[in-house]
Amino acid sequence: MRQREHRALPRSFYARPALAVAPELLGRLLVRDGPRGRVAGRIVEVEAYEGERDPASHAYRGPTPRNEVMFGEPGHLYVYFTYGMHYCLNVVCDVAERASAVLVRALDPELGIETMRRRRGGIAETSRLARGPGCVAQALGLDRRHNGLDLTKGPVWIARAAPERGGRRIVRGPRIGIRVAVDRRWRFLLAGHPAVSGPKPR
DNA sequence: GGTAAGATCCGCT
DNA sequence: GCGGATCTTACCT
Repeated sequence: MRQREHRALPRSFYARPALAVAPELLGRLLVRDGPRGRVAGRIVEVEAYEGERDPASHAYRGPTPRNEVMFGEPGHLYVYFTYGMHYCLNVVCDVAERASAVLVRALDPELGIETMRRRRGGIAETSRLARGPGCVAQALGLDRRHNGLDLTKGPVWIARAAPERGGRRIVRGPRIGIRVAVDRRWRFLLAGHPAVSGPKPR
């Protein structure tokens, strides 16, 4: 990896509404340096959650021990456990009171692919290694221990280098797996990308 | 102290 | 398309 890709996005990038940050994350490299070396993937699918004014957000009913990271400084990682089995990764955005965040739903694996494959139980297809939010956390080897981590300092960060989207368009659709605010089309993805999970809006 | 639902995934039908 | 796995969280009494 070239030197400029090592640099993390600055906090100012995150200090805006999640709805503005979300599409700009597409095509950027999410990197983790861990015990099994460096792994990284291009972000190809995200969802915006607009905090206390968004009924689908964990922050909707105010601060709790679980969601307190969302009410903190932007540019931190919010990791939560769900369905008794899975972890999901979010990037905290906007000013602290707003408690908004972007859920990372899918990556196109780029570095450390064999490490991701091991963590994912040996799945052959690379495009399935980090397809879906639970799979993203598993492929990167992240869990509750990484909750609250500062993305401007590492060992997990998003590279500052310009997004690479392979000429694919950004499209949007309704968020997945929620039962309220389904009319808000706050899911963003790279059109036709094989690593995108769920339904594929055009 | 009890309970219901959950920003999911995978395998089976 | 459906259901099981598995357990935390939040909200209720």
